[in-house]
Order: sequence, then C-alpha cells, then structure tokens
Amino acid sequence: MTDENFFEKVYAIARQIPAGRVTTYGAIAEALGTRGSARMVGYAMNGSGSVIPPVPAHRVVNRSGFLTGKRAFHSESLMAELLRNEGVEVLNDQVVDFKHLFWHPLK
DNA sequence: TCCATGACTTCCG
DNA sequence: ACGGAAGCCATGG
Repeated sequence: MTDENFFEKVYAIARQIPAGRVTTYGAIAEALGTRGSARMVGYAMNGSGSVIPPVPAHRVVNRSGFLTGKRAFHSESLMAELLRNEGVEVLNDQVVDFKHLFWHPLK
C-alpha cells in the first residue's frame, strides 16, 4: 500500500454525509480539490468496504441520482435498501427528489 | 515508465 | 432531448 491519503479524504467526506441525504462523486472530488477525479472517488469507495469506520457509500450516487455503485455492494438491492432505511425513496435504481436530498460536502 | 481500467462528468452531433 | 465519444485523475500490472 502506498500513500492512501486520497482515499482517506474520500472516506472522511463520505462519513460526513448526513443520514437521509445523498451527494455526488463530483461534489466530493471538488471538496478534495481534485474536481476532475470524480472517477477516483468511486474508485476509492470500492475499497471503502475494507475501511474502518465504515463508510456510507450508499449515500454517494452519480450526478443523475442513479445508484451506479450498487454493484459494488454485497447485493445490488442493498444500496437501495439502506437509502430507504434512512428515509430516502429510491425508484428504479434512482433517488427520488435527488435534487432536494442533495448534500454538498462543503456546505 | 507505459498501458489499461474505472461506483464520473462534460461536450458534440 | 438523447446517445455516443472524449477528458479527467489515481491505481495496478
């Protein structure tokens, strides 16, 4: 393992996401200072399952509100289940009123 | 060191 | 408005 500073930053912000809220990879990337590394955010989240404390990766979706990362979970439906458990309505692998539930890391 | 991959985003047709 | 292609940064082989 080399310098995992980047991953730690992603995890830190992901853990700052309030329950019942969701954010986008680009927003996190921008909060890190690397706006173009939106893909890396998801890439880092891929290892979030092996990090402690646990990271609410299910609260992170793409800018369209789609659960693009649900495939990385143990079950593809688990991500939607977690969101619903927090009060976030998910329909057809998409967050309902995503625009309204959107949470900005810097805000 | 170079090439290939990816939980994204934006631009162009 | 919709679909396809390019750009982007970090990691691994």
